[in-house]
Amino acid sequence: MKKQKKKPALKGLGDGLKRTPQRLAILDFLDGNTSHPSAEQVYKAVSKKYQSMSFATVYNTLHALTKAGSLKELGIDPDRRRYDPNTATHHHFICLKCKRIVDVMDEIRIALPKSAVKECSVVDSHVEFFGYCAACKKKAKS
Amino acid sequence: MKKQKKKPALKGLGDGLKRTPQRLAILDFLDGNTSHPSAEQVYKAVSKKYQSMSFATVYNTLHALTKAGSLKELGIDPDRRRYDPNTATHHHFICLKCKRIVDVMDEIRIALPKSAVKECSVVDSHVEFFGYCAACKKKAKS
DNA sequence: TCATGATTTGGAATGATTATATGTTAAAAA
DNA sequence: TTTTTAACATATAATCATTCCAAATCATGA
Repeated sequence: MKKQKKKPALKGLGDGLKRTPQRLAILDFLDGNTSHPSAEQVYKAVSKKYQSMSFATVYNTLHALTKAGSLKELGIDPDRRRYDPNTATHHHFICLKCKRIVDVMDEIRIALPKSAVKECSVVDSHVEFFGYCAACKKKAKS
Repeated sequence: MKKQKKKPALKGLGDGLKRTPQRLAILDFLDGNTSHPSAEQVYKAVSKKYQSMSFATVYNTLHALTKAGSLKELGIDPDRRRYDPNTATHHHFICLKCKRIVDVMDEIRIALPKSAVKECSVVDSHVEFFGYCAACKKKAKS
């Protein structure tokens, strides 16, 4: 029998998406991945197994999975989109120096403000913490 | 006498930045502006007064002001950077349809989680609310 | 007023992402 | 299994935001 990795399950390809080897490879790389990779990082990692992998396929798949609700696009890093297979509401810490993104799974009770948002329907919320990670704090002894 | 607009003051150009007409025009457009404009929107608006205005100058100035602490770059919209002259900690509502960004000035008490962030120093935090604004909700009667 | 370094400018360069055209293939039907 | 075909993968071109660059201009202090 196959050894099962302990990963927080990824929903997989939803709807009527075909299970192509490329998609399965991307899915496998993403499943349980907490590094919030960019499209390029996905491409690099998956290319090792599928040397024919195209950048376009990465984007296509990333979009398909996002639309299917199996993936979340993060806008945290203004330089490039990052992807998170953890679609449950959670939050992030971003190191201002190394740009590392760390999950903050703690449940944060946000008192929905009534102000400007009163006419709007809030679907989701996301807290970003900015600061310096342990590694970068250490190096900053200047 | 000149009519004074009630704008939350913008810090202005800090440090040793030269006060050029371009910068002053950008500063004037930004001062009290709550629309979270992109570089292009700044360019378009300010170009009307200074037809010689260059896109590079907009970016230069935006960066200079950001470094000087008179401006905040928002990463909310993955498609383009938005700028906010309100540098006080506050939060935002983003309409998933029209991409409008609305200030949420309510003070939100965030219980700093101890978890993953325990080794890190948190400098700032920012709450993003996602949903549909009043206008887009109305149109969505399909 | 002058000198000088900062700034502006237009255009080229870069990098991420999207679009397109063409060959392939997974999956359903026969 | 073979056929059929819409969905998919791929390479490449195109686009868009942003950055870079070199030359011309300007703000400010001496």
